[in-house]
Amino acid sequence: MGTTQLETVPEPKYWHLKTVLSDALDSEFAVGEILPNERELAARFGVARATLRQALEQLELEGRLQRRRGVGTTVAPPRVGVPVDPARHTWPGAPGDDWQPVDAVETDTVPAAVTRLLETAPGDRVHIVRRSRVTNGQPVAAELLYVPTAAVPGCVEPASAGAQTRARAVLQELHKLALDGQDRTVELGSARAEDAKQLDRLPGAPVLVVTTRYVSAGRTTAVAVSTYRADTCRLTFGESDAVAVLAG
Amino acid sequence: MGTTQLETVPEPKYWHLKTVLSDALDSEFAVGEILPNERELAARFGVARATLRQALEQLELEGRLQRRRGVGTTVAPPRVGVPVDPARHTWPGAPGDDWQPVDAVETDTVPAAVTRLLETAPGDRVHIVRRSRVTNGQPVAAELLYVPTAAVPGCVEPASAGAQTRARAVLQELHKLALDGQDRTVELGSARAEDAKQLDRLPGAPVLVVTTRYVSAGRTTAVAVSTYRADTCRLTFGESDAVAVLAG
DNA sequence: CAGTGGTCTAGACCACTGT
DNA sequence: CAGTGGTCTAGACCACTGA
Repeated sequence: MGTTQLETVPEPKYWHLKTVLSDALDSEFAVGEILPNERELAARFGVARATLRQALEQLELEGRLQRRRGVGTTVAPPRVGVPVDPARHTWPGAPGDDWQPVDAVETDTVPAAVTRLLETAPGDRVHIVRRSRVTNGQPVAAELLYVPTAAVPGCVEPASAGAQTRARAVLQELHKLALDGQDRTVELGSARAEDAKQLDRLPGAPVLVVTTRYVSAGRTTAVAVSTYRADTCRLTFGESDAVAVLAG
Repeated sequence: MGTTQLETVPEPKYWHLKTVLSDALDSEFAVGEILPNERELAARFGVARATLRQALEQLELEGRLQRRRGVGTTVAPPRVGVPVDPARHTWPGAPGDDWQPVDAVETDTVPAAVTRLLETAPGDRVHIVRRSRVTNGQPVAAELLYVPTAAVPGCVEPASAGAQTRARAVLQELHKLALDGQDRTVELGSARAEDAKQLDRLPGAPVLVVTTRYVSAGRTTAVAVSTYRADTCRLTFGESDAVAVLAG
């Protein structure tokens, strides 16, 4: 019948908008530059602010934009390559890693997913070490490291000691054990309120959740749940460090 | 002065809603079960539909829900663990990997990011092999594998051959080379229209983008850009395969 | 065809930032 | 304080699915 239907699929406005904005970012804006505010952009493109925001959200998700309440929308720098898989397999807190211990608490309530990985009973006491990872002065990740108290019996730092001191004590006890190996999973999540604050983001911000299992003496001895800012980070794995140079 | 200001931070409605729904999913719903439709849920919680949708979007991002237009919202099964780092370092298409070659084309226009990794000149001809990864009958990833024509001079499959045949031919030529190593990056992205169709998602859906660099004879010989559904996949890395069993 | 989720509008108010 | 992005509303219409 030869129906001349060129556009069977009407492209959503926000999708088209995203493309237009993305091209504009490439050609007309420099990193760090401030975009016009949302109300003006929406007016300029002849759409409702909600629609404009849908496009901006996608661009932020892809790491092209950075939005801060009360400030404005800026063009984001290229994502930072963050090495996740050190060539040498070492315990967390070994010299050379760029994590900062923050504090440590001992508790008997841990997420079910962690209990499963640690193969502990639901009521067992566990140390939780909080750590923070900073690259180029920017916080890129927050971490909760779970270590069953039974695995580090030598760790008897009193609660009166400084928070950071207790954290270091747990790590030092860990280092006395032989590390057999480790494995990891990566998945998408949304930042818990606590992590969000540490990462300087709003709650619910998209994050890459890296779960690392440390195996010692044929047993899972520690589990680290690391929460990376998905907008600013590109996780790098593998033997070669040459890959870290591809920023540009 | 003792101002009794318990809630300095008014929790956004959608955030609270998400928590409530999340708990309900744990206790009152089985995997695969259909939730009430959005209009009814919004009415039941006394919020606008847009607000309710904001909560559902987050839950879908976290892999708790699955929404399909024209059908409804269902409770999603736990994420599938997808092994990304085979113990043996092998070329793509080696026996044992669960990727299906789809087709192959030869072109001289590739994304700038890929050109940079391959260290090719902007006009150099490159094979693009499209592959698809299926797990449990579900498409979980789409891939574009870039191989400079110069790297596989023996590959002279005519365009008249079947699409899949040409794809296999490129892979077979690759296998003749010695593989020195590989490295990867993982970052968050949004599905291009083409990938979205292959993954049975809408354009813009969140995806985990895995970029693999294959090194041969001290040179980057191939680059694979694999796009995994972020809602249903948990990427697994590392030596132990025991981690794949943690689904529950 | 009826019912679902997806897109879009035009407003309002709030929380936060910097000056 | 003015200006920004974040939240929320109450509607409307569209695209898709399955009976």
